Amino acid sequence: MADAKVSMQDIAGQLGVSVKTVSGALHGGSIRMSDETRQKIKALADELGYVPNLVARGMRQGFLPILGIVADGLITQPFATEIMRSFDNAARADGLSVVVTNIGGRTVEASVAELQRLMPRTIAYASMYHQVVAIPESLRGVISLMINCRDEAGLIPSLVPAEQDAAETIVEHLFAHERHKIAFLNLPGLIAARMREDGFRAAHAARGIEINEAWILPATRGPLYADRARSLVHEHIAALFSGPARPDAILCGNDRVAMEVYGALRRQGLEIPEDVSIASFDNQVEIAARLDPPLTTMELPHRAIGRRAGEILSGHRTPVQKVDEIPFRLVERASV
Amino acid sequence: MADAKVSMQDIAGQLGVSVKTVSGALHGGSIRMSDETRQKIKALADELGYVPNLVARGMRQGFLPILGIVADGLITQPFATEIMRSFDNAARADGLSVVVTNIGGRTVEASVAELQRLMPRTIAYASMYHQVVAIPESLRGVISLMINCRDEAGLIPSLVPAEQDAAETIVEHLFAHERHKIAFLNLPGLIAARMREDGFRAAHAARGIEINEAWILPATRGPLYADRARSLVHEHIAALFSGPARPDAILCGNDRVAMEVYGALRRQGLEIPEDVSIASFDNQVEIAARLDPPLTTMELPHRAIGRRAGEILSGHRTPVQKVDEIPFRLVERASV
DNA sequence: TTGAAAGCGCTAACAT
DNA sequence: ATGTTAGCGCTTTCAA
Repeated sequence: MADAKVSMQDIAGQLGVSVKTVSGALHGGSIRMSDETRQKIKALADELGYVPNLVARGMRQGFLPILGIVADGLITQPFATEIMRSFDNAARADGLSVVVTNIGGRTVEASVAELQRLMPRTIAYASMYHQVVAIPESLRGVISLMINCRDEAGLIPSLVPAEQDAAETIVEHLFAHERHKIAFLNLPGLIAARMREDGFRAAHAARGIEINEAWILPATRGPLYADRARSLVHEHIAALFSGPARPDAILCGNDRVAMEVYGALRRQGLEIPEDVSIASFDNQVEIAARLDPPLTTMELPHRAIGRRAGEILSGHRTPVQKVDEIPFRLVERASV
Repeated sequence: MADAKVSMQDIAGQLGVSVKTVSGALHGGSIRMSDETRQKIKALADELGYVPNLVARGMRQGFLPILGIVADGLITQPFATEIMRSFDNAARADGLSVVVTNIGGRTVEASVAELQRLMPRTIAYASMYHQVVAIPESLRGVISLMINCRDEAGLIPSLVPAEQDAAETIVEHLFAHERHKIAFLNLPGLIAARMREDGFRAAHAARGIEINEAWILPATRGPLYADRARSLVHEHIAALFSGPARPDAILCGNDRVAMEVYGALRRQGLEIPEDVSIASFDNQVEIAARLDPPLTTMELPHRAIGRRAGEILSGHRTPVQKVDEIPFRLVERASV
C-alpha cells in the first residue's frame, strides 16, 4: 500500500488513459469497455492503494455515504445503545457511516438541518423508548424511518417493539406455570404500558381467566417513568399481600421495577418463585441475570430493530408495513 | 428562510459582486473590505437563508467538520454512553459532528482508515472501560487523544478516571464513619482494579490501619470482569462472615457486585448499614439509587471525560499532561 | 478594495 | 470503446 493520496489522475496519467476511463473501470460493470483496459486499471489502482475520495464524490453526487440519525435521548436509557450498535454494524457492511445527533434542547427541525449539512443519504429518527413523536410536516419527506417510535400522523414507516404481543406471551408463560392470579406493576403513562395492558387483558380473556382490576397498578407515581419518579413498589407490595386474596405472580413493567419488587417481597418474608413468581420486560442483563434468583423477562428487541433499520436505510430492505412490530424474546430464568 | 439551496454564486450574482468577495465577507473579519459591502452581503445571505456547503468547503480544505471516534466496545458497558453524550454536546457547540465507528472484529488500522475516508478533523480512540491499548506505530500521528484509556507507549495524550484517588477517597469516607475493617471485592484483572488496590492500601497506610490481606478478593472468577464471568460474591461473603474476625464494611468493585453483595448479606441475616457498610464504584444510577438501602458509591467521571475530550478535540483546550486523571465524585447514600 | 480564475477529486454529458 | 470537457461550491492565489 502506498500513500493514501492516490487520485484517479495519478492512475490515468501513469496508464496514459483518461480520468473518465479510470472512473468507469473502477465503477463496476455498468460501463462498457475492453476487459484489458479494465484489468490494467484495476491492477494499478490496487497496487497504488487507490481509495476513492468520498468527499469529492459526495460533492458531485449531492450526498455522502452517511446515514443520519436524529436521536431523542430525553430519558437516559443506556441499554438502548443496542439499537445503535447493531444499526451501525448493518450500515457499515454497506460502507455507510452513521452520524448521530442528539436533539438535546433543540427542535427536531434544527437537528435535522444540522444533519443535512453533511449531506447524508437518508435521515431517520430514533427514540430511546417506545413513543409517539410529532414530526413537523416540513420533515415528512426528509425523515424516512422512525426507529423505536412512531410518528403521530402515521405516515412514516416505523419500527417498534411488539408490546402487546410480548405481554400476551409472558402472561401465557405464567399461566403455563399454574400462576393465575397475576398482579401487574406497570409503567405509568407510556405507550408501551398501554399496549402491554391490552396484551395482559387479551391473554386473560383468551383463557377465560378473570382479572383483578385492583391489581393493575402503576409502579411509580407521576405520568412518566423516569429515574427520578417516586417508586410505589413497596407500598403496593405491602398492600397486595395484606389481605386474604394474594397474587401468585407479579408482572413488572421493567427489570428495575422487578429489582425493587425482589427487595419488597424479601421484607415480607416471601420466597421467589415458591411463594410468588416474578416476570418482567427488558432483559437489562446487568440486572436481570444478577438478581437472586435470576429474572425471567421479555427481552426488548433492540438489536433486531437496529439491524433492521440499518438494512432498510442501506436500501437492502423495504419497510413492509407502515408500523412494523418486532417481537420480543422470552428469556426464561428462575423467577417463575 | 428560503430554499436550502442558496450558494455564494447566487448572492454574488444578485449583488453584482464576485464570489470571492462574498466568501471574504462571510468569513469573519480577517479579510479587509469596505464595511458597506460586507454588511450588504451579510444581510442578503441572511435574508436568503444562505448556509455554506460543508462538503464543498471540506473538499477544498481537505477536511470536514467532523470528529472521528474509534470506539472499542469489547465489553458491553452501556453506561459509558455518558462519555459519548457529553462529548457530542461539546463538539456540537463548535459546529462539529461526531462520527463513531466501532472496531468490532476489525483492526484499529482498518477502523481508522474507514474513518479517514470522511476526512475528519481529528481522530480519537475511546474505550468503554479503563484500559491500556496498544496503538500501532503507524497511527501515532493520527490518533490525537485516548479517551477513557491509555496507549501502551504512553505517547498519546490520555483522559482516564483517577482510580487510585477514588479508592483513597472512599476508604477515608468509611474510616470517617468508624469503619476500619474493610473487605474489598475487587474486579479482577483490570487496570482500574490494580490502581484502586493501590489507593486502598495508601489510604490504610496514611492512617496506620492494618489491612487484612485475606479480605482483598476478586469478585468474579477469571482474568476479566465480564457479564458472563462467574460470580464469587456469595462464597466470599459466606466465608468472610463465618469466622470470628468479621469485616464491618465491604468495598465493591462496582455497583453490580454491590447488588449481589446485598443479596448475599440478606441471606446471612445481616443489615445494611447497621451490621455492614457497603460502598462501591460506578454510580450506575439504575442500580445504585434503587437498591435498598440506596448505595454509596464513587461516580465514574464519564461525563467530565466526555466534555473534556470534546473541548480538547474542538481545539478549545490543550491537554495539559500526557495522562490526565479526572476525579470521581463521592455520591453519599444510605449504605454507609 | 475587489475581480478573475484556478483547482480540490470526482462524475456525467457530450464528442470522437 | 475511449477521450474531452464541464461543472459540484468553495477557498485561495494572482491581478487589477
